[in-house]
Amino acid sequence: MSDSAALAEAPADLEAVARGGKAELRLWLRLLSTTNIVSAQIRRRLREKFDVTLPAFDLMAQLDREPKGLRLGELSKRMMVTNGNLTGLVERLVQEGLVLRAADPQDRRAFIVRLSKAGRSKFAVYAKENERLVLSLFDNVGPETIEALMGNLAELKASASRA
Amino acid sequence: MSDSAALAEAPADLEAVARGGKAELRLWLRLLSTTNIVSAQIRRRLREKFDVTLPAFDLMAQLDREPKGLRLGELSKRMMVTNGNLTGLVERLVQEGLVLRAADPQDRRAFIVRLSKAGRSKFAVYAKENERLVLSLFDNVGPETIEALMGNLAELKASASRA
DNA sequence: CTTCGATATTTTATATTTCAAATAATAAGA
DNA sequence: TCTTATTATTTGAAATATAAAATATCGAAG
Repeated sequence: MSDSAALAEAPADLEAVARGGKAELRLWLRLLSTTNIVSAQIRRRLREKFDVTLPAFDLMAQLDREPKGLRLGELSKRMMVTNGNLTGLVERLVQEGLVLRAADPQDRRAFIVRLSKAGRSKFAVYAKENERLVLSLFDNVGPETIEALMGNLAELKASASRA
Repeated sequence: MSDSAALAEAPADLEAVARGGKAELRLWLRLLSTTNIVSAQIRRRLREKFDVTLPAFDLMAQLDREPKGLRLGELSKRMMVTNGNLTGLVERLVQEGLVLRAADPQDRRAFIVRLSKAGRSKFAVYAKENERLVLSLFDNVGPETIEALMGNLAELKASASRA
């Protein structure tokens, strides 16, 4: 049996850890397991269909919204990954011709990365599939629930960001 | 500047990607960014205070609830990581004396891992700090919001698990 | 009892990740 | 100008991750 098959069947029992714990702990574990389930499926699908990894997709999504490109530091902030992380990822995408990397004329320390033409058109395909998948994963969730989650997660996010 | 400092200051702008997109997409990005913010802080705190990584903490949390131990396959399902992933992690924890690994008498293919005495008492300390941190991160969130999130996330999780 | 498919884990290859330290360039002040 | 602190990125080491292939054992069908 392949590992991916095992993962697909995972019962997502993660949150069971704190069955008797405080409400906040249980909420955190539910949040985590929910996110894990969704992201695992998205990752798997993008890889199967397009042989694209999730970090690569995420990077391209950021650049897609910034036609003029982003500095690496700004990119790492938006992706919420550490800076050193991007070096290799960008390198690989440059090799594949999906991303362009150029020195910042304003600041010789900095580099600006942006999507190439090929990168932009490939991303459009990836994004379409990603949207399809998210819609199908959230299919059984009503609009009121989505609305409520948007608001409540905003509150939670704000609280966690303050701390 | 260290990378961790940069990460701590990240504006969590991840979800801005789909500003004009469908509600489901925006929800997914908000869910992801919220989870990222919380887990980054927990990881950082556990590392700073106890020099423990998040996967190690997670593994110990699973074993803490199962005094008789778990087979590796069951453990990988609960942690939602691939099977091969655990080999090295368990090995390291065994080296540190926090986890015991023994052959399953019922099935010579299988191994059972459980917390050692030292592992159990260390985990108790970690868990306490983890709880403190989660409570502080969720401090500005009211009980009604938490209650609503529990229910709505359950719905979302169920939907994503079905697919 | 033997074969054969299923299961449990490890191994291998590659990618990603954090953290810390190094490198390089900017900026600001004495 | 000459530090000195800050900022932008890279590098390097160790850990974690997936996926696929390999190994070993189990269990059931003949």
